[in-house]
Amino acid sequence: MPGQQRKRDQMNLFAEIRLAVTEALAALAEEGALPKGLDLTAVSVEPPRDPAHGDMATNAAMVLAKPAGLAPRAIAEALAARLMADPRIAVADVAGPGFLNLRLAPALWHGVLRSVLQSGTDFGRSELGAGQKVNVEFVSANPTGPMHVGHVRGAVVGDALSNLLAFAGWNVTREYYINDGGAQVNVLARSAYERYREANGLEPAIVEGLYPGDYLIPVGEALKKKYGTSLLDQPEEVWLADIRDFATGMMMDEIRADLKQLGVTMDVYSSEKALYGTGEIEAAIQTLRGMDLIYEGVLEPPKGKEPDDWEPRVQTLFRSTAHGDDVDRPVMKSDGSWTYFAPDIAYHYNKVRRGFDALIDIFGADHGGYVKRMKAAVSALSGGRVPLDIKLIQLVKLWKGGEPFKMSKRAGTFVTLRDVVDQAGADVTRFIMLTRKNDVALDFDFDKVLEQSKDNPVFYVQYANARVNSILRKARDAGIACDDPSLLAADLTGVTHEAELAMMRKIAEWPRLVEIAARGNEPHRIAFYLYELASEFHGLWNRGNDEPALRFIQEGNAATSAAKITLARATGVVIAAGLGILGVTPVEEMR
RNA sequence: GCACCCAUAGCUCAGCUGGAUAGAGCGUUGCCCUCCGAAGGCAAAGGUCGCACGUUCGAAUCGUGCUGGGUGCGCCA
Repeated sequence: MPGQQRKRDQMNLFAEIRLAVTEALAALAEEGALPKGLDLTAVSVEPPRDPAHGDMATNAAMVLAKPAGLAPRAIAEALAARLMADPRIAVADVAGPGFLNLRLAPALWHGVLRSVLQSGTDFGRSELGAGQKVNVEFVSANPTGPMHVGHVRGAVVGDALSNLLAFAGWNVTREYYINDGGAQVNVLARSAYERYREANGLEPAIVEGLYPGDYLIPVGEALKKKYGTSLLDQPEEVWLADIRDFATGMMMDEIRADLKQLGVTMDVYSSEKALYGTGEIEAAIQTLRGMDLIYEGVLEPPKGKEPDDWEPRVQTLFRSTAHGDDVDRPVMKSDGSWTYFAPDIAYHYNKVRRGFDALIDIFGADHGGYVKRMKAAVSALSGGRVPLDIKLIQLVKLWKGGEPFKMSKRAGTFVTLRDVVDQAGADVTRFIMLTRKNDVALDFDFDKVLEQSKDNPVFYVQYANARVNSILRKARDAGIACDDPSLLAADLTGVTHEAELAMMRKIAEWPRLVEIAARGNEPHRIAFYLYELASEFHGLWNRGNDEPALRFIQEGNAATSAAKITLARATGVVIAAGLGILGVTPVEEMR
C-alpha cells in the first residue's frame, strides 16, 4: 500500500478501524478459522445509527457468512475475540443478526483532535481522486444577457463540487462553454444594433423575437463610441459579425463579473464558435463515422406528440442507440448546417482528447432529455474510457415577504444573479443553494436566509464557529495559551464525557464524509454535515449552562480548560474546512 | 406514446452507492429560562418511506409493473 494511502488512513479513523478489521479477518484465515482468499470488499465499518450500539459497527460477519459457509454469529464472535486484543478496541460485541459493535479507546478520539490541529483545514483531505484529471463544466449560460437566478444554483453547485473534488485528491478544471455559435447570438447582435441606433438618437425597432432587455442599452452606447454613425443605414451583412463579437464580448465580461461576485473563477472558457472553421466538428463526426455510428436515415415521429408539420426527412444521424440512447439523434440540419448537438459532440471530444479521466456536466433540469445522447457521444469517442456524469439542477423559487419574488431592478422580466447576491450576499447565497440535493427544487426566501436565528442554517453554522472563536478569545483573556501548538500539548485524557465523545465522533466522521460526498459528486452533503456538526456543538455548549463541568473554560483550571478548548478548536477547524469547500467565508464574530 | 427526475412525519427535506427500533428542522403540545455560555433550552406526540409484486439473512435504498407531479421528445441552444 502506498505511503499516501497509509497516511490518509491514519487521518480517517473509519478507514483505520476497517483496516484493523480486515487484518483480523486475514489473521483468522491464516489460522484456518476462515477460508482463505475471501473477497473483503463488501466489509464496511460505519457509524451505527444508534450511538448506544457503540462507536462503529462492521457488517463483516454477515457479508462473509455465505462465502465462508459459516454462521454469521460464529464469525462475529471469532472476530470479536481477535479485535479485543487490539488496544484500540475497548469493547467488541456481537449484536442483532451478526453486527459487530465496536467501542473505541478514548485515546483514539483524542488522536483525532490532535490530527485536526496538526493538519488544520487540510484535515479530511483525501487521496481518493489519486490526482486524476476531472473536468467540471458548469454555468455555460448563453452570452446573450446577464446571468439570472436560474444560473446561480448551477454556478454554486459546480464550484463547490470542484472544491470538493480538489479536496478529495482530484486535479480539477473548471470550465465554461460559451454558446456563441448558434442563432441566438445573431439575435443578440440585431438587438444590440437597435440599441446602437437608439444611442444615435434614432427610434429602436425592438421587434418580436429580439431581446428587449435594458441591459443592451450600454452595449448600444459602447457601439456608438466605437463606430460613431458609420454603421447606421448599413445592411446587416456589413455589421452583423462585428457587432455579434462585440456584444458577446461585453456580455461575457458581465458574466465574468457576476461569477466573480459570487466567488466563482473559471479555469477555462471554451468557445463554441471557435470550433467552427477549424475542422474540429468535422473531425469529431468523421471519427464517429469511422465507427459506423453516423448514417443517413429517417427518424420516426414521436408517438403521441406528433408535430403538425411533420414530414419524413432524410438527415445525418448519430447512432446513439448503440451507446444506450433511446433514438438516434440528428447532427445536421436539412440545410446542411450542424445542429447544436454537433459542436457539443466536438466540444466533449475535445475534452476527452485533452486527457481528462472524468467529465462532469452541470445542466439545468430542462436539459434532462439531453443526457443520454451526450453520454453516448462521450462513450463512443472515448472508447468507454472516460465516464461522463451529468448533474441536473432543479429550479430555485424565490420568496420575499411570504410571496413569490419576481420583480427585477432591471427592466427585463427575470431576476438576475446580481439581484440575488446584492440582497443576500455571496456567502448566504452559496450556502443556501447547497442545502438541497441538486435534483430537487429549492426555495430561496430572502427574509429567512438573512434571519439571525436557529431556523437559518447559514446562521446556525456560522454561529457555531463564532462561538468557538469567542471561547478562544475569552481563554486568551484569562491567560490560557490557545495557539495550536499549546493545545497540542494539552493532556486530553480527562475529556471523556459522553457529550464530548459524541462531539469527537462527529469530527472524526469528516474525512469519511468528504469521500462519500466526492464519490457521488454530491456537495450538498457537506452543508448537511456542517449543520449536524454545528448542532452537536451547540448542544454541548448548552449543556454547559446546566453542567459547569462541560464548559469549555474551567475557572481556575488552565490544564482542563486547554483540553476542552482543544475540542472546541477542532470543531472550528472542521467548520472552516467545510465552509471552505462550499466557498463560504467563516465569520469570527456574529454582528 | 417514450425517456429522464421526483414522491419519506401536518409542512420543508436528509438518509452513507442493501443493514439494527427510518432521522433533522419548522409546526403542534407540555415544562424550563429572561442568566451576555446572548441572538433560547429540555421533552413528548407525530411514519403502511406513493401502491403492488420480486431479489436478499435483511429493502426507503436494487429489479419489474402501476399511480401521481415535473421536464423533455427531428431543421431552438
